[in-house]
Amino acid sequence: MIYIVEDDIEVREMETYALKSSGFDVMAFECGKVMDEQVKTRVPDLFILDIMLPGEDGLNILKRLRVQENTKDIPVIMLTAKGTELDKVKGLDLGADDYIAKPFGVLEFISRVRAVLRRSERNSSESTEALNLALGGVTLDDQRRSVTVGGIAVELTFKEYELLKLLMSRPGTVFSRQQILEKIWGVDFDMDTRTVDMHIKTLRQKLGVQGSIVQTVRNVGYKVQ
Amino acid sequence: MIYIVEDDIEVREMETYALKSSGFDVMAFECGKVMDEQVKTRVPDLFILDIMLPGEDGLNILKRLRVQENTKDIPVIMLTAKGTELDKVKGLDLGADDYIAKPFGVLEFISRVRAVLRRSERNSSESTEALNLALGGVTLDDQRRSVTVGGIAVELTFKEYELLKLLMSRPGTVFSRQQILEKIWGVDFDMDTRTVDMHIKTLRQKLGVQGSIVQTVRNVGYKVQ
DNA sequence: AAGCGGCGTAAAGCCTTTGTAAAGTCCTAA
DNA sequence: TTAGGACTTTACAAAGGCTTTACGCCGCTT
Repeated sequence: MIYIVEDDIEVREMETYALKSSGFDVMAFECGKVMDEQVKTRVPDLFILDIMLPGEDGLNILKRLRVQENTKDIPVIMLTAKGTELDKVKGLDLGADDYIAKPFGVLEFISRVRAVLRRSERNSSESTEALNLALGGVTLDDQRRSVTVGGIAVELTFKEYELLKLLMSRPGTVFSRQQILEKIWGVDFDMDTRTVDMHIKTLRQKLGVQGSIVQTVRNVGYKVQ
Repeated sequence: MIYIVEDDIEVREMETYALKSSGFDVMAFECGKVMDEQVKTRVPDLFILDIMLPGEDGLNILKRLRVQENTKDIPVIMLTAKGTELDKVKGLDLGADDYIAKPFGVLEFISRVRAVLRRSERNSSESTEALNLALGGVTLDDQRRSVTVGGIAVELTFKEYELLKLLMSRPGTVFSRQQILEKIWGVDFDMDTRTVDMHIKTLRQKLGVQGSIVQTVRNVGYKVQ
């Protein structure tokens, strides 16, 4: 999934069309604010930011992305109409992964996107799972084994973490207590115990205001949504 | 160390001078063949290849570098006087990491080199050399193999050092005892031992007040943060 | 409305995991 | 060979999470 921020509607649609016809999933936004909302829900594989934007410019968006924990390692391509050297330098020094000067050809555009994604993949390849989940204000980074609520880190115990990861891996899907016991506790026999309930309770507690994303489905099990 | 292949002597010296005055080690070559000899002796951190060369062109050199085992993961920047889109596409699709069209400014040149090296470093963090890590009051200089706490040198044994280096190479990431045994002890079987715990203890001790950056993640392993 | 079963929650004991001291083993240098 | 250092194992203590028990609440069924 690629996120684009570009104010000019024609350019935006051209880029979207070009990438989609090359097989990429794309979402385009008019400004950084709108994109922020989407980032909370799902983190993309690549950002493409125009530098010249009304309101917050692309360099500033880049700066923010590099600070946030869940986006700081995601590649960014900067675009600009101003072919000035200074802009390039700024963007690259802030940690952009590539820089394309407008006007550019479609072929070059696609090619650069591919190059950046290939590099990004080449490197993160060793990271076994790279599971990165976000839902509402809750994010789960499986490599760091860290969970944040509204950007603030939350300390979870082993079982709590595994539980949240399981539920968040399929938002909306209900897991029975039996399934949860099998997946996390590794017991396949029928166990009459309140252990799962207990962990759901402490998990909700630690998630604070977002505790309500963990929902009870009476007579069935639990889900997050 | 950066290797440059460029036939125009003026451009070659300009590039060399620019990079050297920014603190990089540079070696410049007139053609790919001469460089090959040097590559056998020492592999650089980055290649900068001109596309238009007498004899073998830059794209072909790139192709060869990408095939060879010892150079295939080393970043490459392509340079060209021909600003045609097709050249860019070819270079990027062959796996170049960046592309700079001549004429370019010195600032942009340096900046792109830095950007490519930073990316390369960010990811291949676990391997190679020139590892220089700092966290809190703890610094680790891998070239000197020295560690300081609050500016004061600390003597670590081999295993202690490797352990700290591994953990610091990815702050926040949790390493299981099994992973640690594999990476540092080279054992890939399941070993029931408290050796890792023991070294964690002595490491914490030697780090003194900063010992608390080495954190236990119960049921999982250890991390630094 | 009452009964029943499912769920939430608090508290306490259990039990696994981790910290640590001390003794033992291995290797290297004198 | 011996002394010293690094590394490993053992054994026990400490810590912390996990599980159970117990009880109250709530919604559904009769």
